Amino acid sequence: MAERLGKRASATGDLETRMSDEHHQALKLWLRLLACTNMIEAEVRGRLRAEFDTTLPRFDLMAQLERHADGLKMNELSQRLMVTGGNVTGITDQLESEGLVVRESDPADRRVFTVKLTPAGRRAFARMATAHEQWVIALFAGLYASEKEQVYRLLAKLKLSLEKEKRK
Amino acid sequence: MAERLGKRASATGDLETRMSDEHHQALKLWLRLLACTNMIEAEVRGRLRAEFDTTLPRFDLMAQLERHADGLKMNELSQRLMVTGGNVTGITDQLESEGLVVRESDPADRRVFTVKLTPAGRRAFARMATAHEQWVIALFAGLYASEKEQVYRLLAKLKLSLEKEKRK
DNA sequence: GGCAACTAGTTGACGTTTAAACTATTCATG
DNA sequence: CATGAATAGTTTAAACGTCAACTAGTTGCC
Repeated sequence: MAERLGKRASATGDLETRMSDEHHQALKLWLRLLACTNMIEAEVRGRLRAEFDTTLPRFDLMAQLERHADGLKMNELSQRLMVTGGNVTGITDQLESEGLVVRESDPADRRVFTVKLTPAGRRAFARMATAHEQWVIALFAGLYASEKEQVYRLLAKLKLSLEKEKRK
Repeated sequence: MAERLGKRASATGDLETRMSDEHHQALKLWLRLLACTNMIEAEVRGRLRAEFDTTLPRFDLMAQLERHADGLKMNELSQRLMVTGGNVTGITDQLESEGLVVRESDPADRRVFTVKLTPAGRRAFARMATAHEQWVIALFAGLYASEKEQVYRLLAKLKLSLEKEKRK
């Protein structure tokens, strides 16, 4: 809101023109961001299905657990995956029934479950993760390392400002 | 996972080290891209529901039609929105039943429908679009215009390379 | 201790999205 | 001009995801 002066006031643009320019700019950026994300996501989703007969949400859940060997509470999974608790329950049910994760009950607080990868889950994830990493590398291979670094840095700033905005 | 070296590969790193660094870099970038997109999408989705009692896919479909006054085929909508054909069928059904769009059959090819906004649809979209633009501007206000421009440019390159990759 | 407020997780109803099968039509090539 | 391949669109089943109601357990506070 009140996006007044951008960087380049540019001697020539009058106020209205520059404003609608800036507006257009944010919109265009948003659409492009969305397009890139969707294309990559579709690609990853398709390959996960084709090569490992699994889905992105299941992969994401297991990825979180891999990163936290001591397990995560349903609660924490829900936050990290940015989905609702009910959704986590469902995906965890599936993975548990396939023996890839376990719910461990916490003696100190009987409401919570800590979800962990089983050895089989860890093995299954390891196989997928290496392939997944290669896909992502390939998908971003069109950018130089310095460019990836740049986008990464700028998106960090964007993410921070989004988080700050939401906390308000 | 072999996530070995963290930040500084530097000129001195040997090949494997640098490679795993690059890997890490692409993965991190992908996760951040996804996080930003999801945050913005959630925000826009929530406001569309709260203020206009509609959904993002419906808005997106109408936005495409607004941009193409002579209508779009189901096919084209599906590609532009990057969703499956079946999905477009469903969304179009809804909008049509609410009188916001129409399917016009093509005399030259009886398989084809051309979808267009109705006048009511155009009016409804116009109201939403102005609000939507303001939201997006606000959400990206944490970046300077020059930064938005930079991300935009880099994502253009990424998108091109993704498209080229897919065509192979 | 007992009761209200809160927290963790599950459930069920519902809508969305995907992938794959299906229908109808058109195209291409012998 | 006939038939096999391709294309446009719809339908269907299953996975995903949200939301709100619910159960069970914990905490605070008088």
